[in-house]
Amino acid sequence: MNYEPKKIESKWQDFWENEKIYRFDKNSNKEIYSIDNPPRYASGALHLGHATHYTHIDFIARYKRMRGYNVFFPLCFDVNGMPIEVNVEKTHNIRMRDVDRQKFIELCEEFANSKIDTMKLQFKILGESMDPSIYYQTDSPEYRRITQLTFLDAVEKGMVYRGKHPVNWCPRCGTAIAESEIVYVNSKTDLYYIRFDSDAGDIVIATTRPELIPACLFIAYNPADRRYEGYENKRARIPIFNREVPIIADDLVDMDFGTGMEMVCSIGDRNDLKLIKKHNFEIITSIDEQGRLTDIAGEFSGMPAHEARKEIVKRLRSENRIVKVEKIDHNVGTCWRCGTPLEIVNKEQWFIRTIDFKERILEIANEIKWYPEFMKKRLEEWVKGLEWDWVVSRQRYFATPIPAWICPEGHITYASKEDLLKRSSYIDPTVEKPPVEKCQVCGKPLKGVDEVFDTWVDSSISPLYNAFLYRDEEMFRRLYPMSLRPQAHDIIRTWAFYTIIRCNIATGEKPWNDIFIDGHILAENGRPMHASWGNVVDPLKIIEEFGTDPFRYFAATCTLGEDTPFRRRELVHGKKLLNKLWNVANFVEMYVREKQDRSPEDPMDLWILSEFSETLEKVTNLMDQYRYDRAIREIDEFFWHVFADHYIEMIKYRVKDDKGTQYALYNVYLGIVKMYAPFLPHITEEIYHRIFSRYEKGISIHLEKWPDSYEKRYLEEGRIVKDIIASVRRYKIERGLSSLNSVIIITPMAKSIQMSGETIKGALSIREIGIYEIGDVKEIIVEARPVLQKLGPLLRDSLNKFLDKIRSTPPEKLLNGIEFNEIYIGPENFEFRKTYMFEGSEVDLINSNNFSIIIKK
RNA sequence: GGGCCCGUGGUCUAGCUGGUUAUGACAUCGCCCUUACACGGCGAAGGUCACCGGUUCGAAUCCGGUCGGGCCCA
Repeated sequence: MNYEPKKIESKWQDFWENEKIYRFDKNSNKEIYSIDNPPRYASGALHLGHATHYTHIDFIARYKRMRGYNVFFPLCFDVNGMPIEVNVEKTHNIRMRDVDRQKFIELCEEFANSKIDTMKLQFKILGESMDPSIYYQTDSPEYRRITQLTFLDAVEKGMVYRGKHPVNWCPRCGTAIAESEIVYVNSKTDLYYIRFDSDAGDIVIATTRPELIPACLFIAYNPADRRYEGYENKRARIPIFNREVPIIADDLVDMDFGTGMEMVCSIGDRNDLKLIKKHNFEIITSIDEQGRLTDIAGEFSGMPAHEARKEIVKRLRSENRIVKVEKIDHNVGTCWRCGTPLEIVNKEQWFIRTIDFKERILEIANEIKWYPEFMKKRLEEWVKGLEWDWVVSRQRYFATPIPAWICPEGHITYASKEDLLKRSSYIDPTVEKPPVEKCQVCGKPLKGVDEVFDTWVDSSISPLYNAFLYRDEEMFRRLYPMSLRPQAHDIIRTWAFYTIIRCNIATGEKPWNDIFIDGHILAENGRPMHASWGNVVDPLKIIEEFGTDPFRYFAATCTLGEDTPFRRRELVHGKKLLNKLWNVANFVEMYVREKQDRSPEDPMDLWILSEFSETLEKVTNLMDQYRYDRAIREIDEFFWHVFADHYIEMIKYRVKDDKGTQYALYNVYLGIVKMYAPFLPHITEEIYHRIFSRYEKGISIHLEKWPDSYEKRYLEEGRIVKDIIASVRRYKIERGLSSLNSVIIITPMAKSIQMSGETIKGALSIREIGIYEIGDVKEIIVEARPVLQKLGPLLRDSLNKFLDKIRSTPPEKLLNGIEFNEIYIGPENFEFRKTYMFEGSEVDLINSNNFSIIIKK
């Protein structure tokens, strides 16, 4: 009988929803386990990475619930920022800046909200146990209010300031563009070799941006570059503009590019910016917001950059300054909205101080437990390398407004924290009045700031929001710091980092006890998934084909922190596992007609309870370390290859009448189903209701307690009996025998497994069995295996010679030890393998480390 | 360029606080429809653990380098 996931999964998904199974209980005294769940971005499209990552988090949520925690696992969505704006522009065929600000914001909200129902349904289909009673979305008035309040905390602590900072700027859209929002386009461009005069003679620099010559701050080369020895601290003159600039040596300069001499402008690219900050130059604004050259360009000022380039090149040619021009491949950053090449423009921006707090951030990082540990390093290296403060302002519409007003002199008036505390909604200074009538510094009129926060300013307060900061002080004390932040490794430098900063400002404490960092899910060919590569896997199609539990099985095989290619075969294997689970349920159902409280007496029943306990302890331990991949492997191994393949086979002959065996069968199988429940919530719920719920009196397996372990008795002995049965079964199968007449087992453990003789007989259909310690058999030493762990330290570099020597020594001679190089090597340095011959007559013999089996023919 | 990670039979993968013949899955081949399961059971074949060097009596495992792949870089 085959198990069909699709037939039952939606039934249980509806059941969980209707019965409100997954709820955080605000009034409970149980210990809280809180998850700072990543709010799903409200773009609508679910990709395989989302599906897998949320499933990983769900494993932990379900596991912790069963461990008795009051689990806080909110259903939540991230609804801010550019992708939604872009979608709205596309959908409505409009441009953000051509539409009324408030109207545009409404369209964005509409768009996002239209996606959220779909995304809730997707979570349901994935079987995620997120809690809708603690639902939030990051664009809600309440959430944005907390964003602003915590920003005002930073203001109070003097951590906010305004200053100039270069931003990637789209001259056409008139907006700053985040790094992640840049589309790089490969193209050919001209590389100009331009001759400069200098104190050290002529130098030739190579640049793709000759129009930036008027903004040249200095010339730089790599100190390792032999060609330019003696150039350091000399001065060069800029052609046309005739300004003198210094020549500086710095190892940031790429020796292999152009002539190895670089013109550092304000601002050509990111590397220029680093050099400028490092050598303390003032940034000159050379290109304005419309993409035109500024006054510093003299007669070229006011020209759009590309036009100015032509003119300046023309002039340089006429002055005989162009040495050569070559075509090179070039990555041009373009606006992903309109495709216009971006400029780097110096703009007034809002900052939160971070550079001054590096030490504290590293301290907090150390107070948090990282899974896997090495991921902490990424944050540390990032923090150490920070060179400027966090730029928190964006020139857009759909995000949380910066709660401030500004006068023509640039004096800032912030929103009143007291007022904001009394409200339930955020402040929009573009439509609301400031708390004072005019600027308190200069008396001039105030204008609402129309810039908004970078989305990370919203995202970075999720632990504060979840813990009810400024909403419920008592809940905050109970919920903060949160137990776990789960996230992927691509946003360690953003989400994890900024959250640590914001939470430190607001609370002075770490945001979470644990952080787990997930890897990426790659396409089946091991490459990242990209629509343009045609290797994108749609998780909903996978689920349609295989079912949710098989998909979750795949998710469970991913190691935390490692990138994992999608593996269809894990779904196939998952489905087989479900089938096995299902068929064992059929078997158990046949023999379990009541809950037995009679403890078992048969050694093999004690053995399976012990094996179960061993597995349970390992699994519990692994789950506590977020190693769900190894946990499920342990469960698989025990369930399939110990419980099903061996235990069930060996009890078949007697389970019908043995109450103790029924007890073990019932409890171990229930324990297995429970251990699988976090991973495979649907089939385990189905089995629970089919077999166990009437005895256990529970509503859902997901509200059941994680199993307890049993006293470990007969573990080693049971393993030997299991191995004996497996060996003889193999023997029978290989020879096609259905029963055996007489089997004699010789083992040093004879006394302790004596009681299992009936089990061995019954499981193997043997008529007569004898179990002896030595008995009437002749002992022959067939092998003496050197124990290298012991011999290595004893013999050191003469070990190999010794091994050569004993290879030709009869093994029984080693029983009393041996002399080698004047050292006595005792028998404890060997493992002796023995075999037995029975009464001189010909018998089949199965040998193992712990036993020999004589099978009379 | 910097930081971090990965590279194991045909494919994917476990092991990586060093210890004799390296785990499992899928695929291949053989046997078996043994009263839960042929989406099952038993067995076989298949690997110089990317490459080079070092430490060590001994390295897939530790160290250095090379090559290849990935992610992140405000």
